[in-house]
Amino acid sequence: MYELFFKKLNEKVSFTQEEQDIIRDYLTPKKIRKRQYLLQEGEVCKMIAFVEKGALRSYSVDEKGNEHIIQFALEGWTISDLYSFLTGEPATYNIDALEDSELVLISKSAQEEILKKCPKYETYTRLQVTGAYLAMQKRLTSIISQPLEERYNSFINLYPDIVQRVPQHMIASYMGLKPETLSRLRKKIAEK
Amino acid sequence: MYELFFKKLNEKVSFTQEEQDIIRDYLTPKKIRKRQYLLQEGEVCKMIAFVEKGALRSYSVDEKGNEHIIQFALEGWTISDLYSFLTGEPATYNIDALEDSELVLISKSAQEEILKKCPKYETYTRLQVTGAYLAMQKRLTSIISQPLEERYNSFINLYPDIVQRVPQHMIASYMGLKPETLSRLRKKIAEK
DNA sequence: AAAAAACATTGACCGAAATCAATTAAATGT
DNA sequence: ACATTTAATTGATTTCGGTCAATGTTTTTT
Repeated sequence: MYELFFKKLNEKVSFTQEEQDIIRDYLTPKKIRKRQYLLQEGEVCKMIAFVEKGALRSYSVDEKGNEHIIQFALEGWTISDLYSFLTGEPATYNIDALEDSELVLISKSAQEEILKKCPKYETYTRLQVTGAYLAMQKRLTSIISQPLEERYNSFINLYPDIVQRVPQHMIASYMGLKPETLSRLRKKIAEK
Repeated sequence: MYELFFKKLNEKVSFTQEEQDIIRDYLTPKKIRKRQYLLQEGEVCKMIAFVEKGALRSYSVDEKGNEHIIQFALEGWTISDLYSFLTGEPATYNIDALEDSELVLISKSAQEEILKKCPKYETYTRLQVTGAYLAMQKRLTSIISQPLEERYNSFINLYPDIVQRVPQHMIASYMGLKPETLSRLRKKIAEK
């Protein structure tokens, strides 16, 4: 169990078998069905979720009821409302499953215990956020500096698996576009 | 020397005087004049810069020669091309000074030495990126979900000091707008 | 203090994305 | 297999931000 979790963990920082067994004790498995919420806006985010299998998204909903996708998470990715998790404030994002999924959950107390017994784990969490930060910076740079068509091409190159598995209107939302606009963009690209 | 640096450091994780003295040994002060580059696209980013005094920005330049501001850094903030710093790849961003500034520089080897002699420093760096990640996520969410006027209002509330000290066309660039558009937006808001 | 450079504003016009609406296609549940 | 919901496409129109150009203003340099 937790194969992918430990694989990804060891890719960043290598842990001994003993350390891994300690960590394993604090992990909680969870299966979640398509369309089911893992977190709803207003709740406090108690868990960080690692995706062993399946696909989830986080998104915010504005006053007009429009959804804005913040992040997708496929196998090997981690998803949460980190601000809520760290501060205990109510979450501003929703998280739900796009497919039936299998998760590995880590609560805050679990994380604290792991850190106590296995300080090396902090390096992992540091590298984890650093990676997330760099990925997001790239996305932001792309939004403010690239023309739409290039942005979409970069996206499909970077995340071909997401394009395969996620409905198009959600990709539009992730890119800050209306579904109609993405549909027309795709048509334009296809005609070339 | 380095007052603000140590103040900010201790706000995140508290260090003993001895630890601070160890860290201090690895820091390099640098003064930089307005308009001077700290980093140019194509160079490898060798240093992380903490701003003791002054103001800097990082930005990319697209094929058409348009500048896109990625980040501002006033007193107490840190600025670098983190991807280049970590990987040794050529930088994709430029960094220059918006005012005469005083910096505290940390090279990669300095950081590694600090971490060896003072493992607690890792917690500081972890909290540092975490904060940067959360700030950027907020910015991204705002870009994809808020109407322009709200976005500008949030910006001036969050960073009133930047509005005071930075030319308007750079704020426009940071928001992904043309200077003319921001000028008109401000007029519209003022007329209310 | 004068000259030059950088910055901000304003106007007229254009183009890209949003909106509104209708239709077709695909996925899901029973 | 059929009915229902969800998703994608297409068209007509509007809105918002970009472009181009001119003018005024402030800041910097000499």
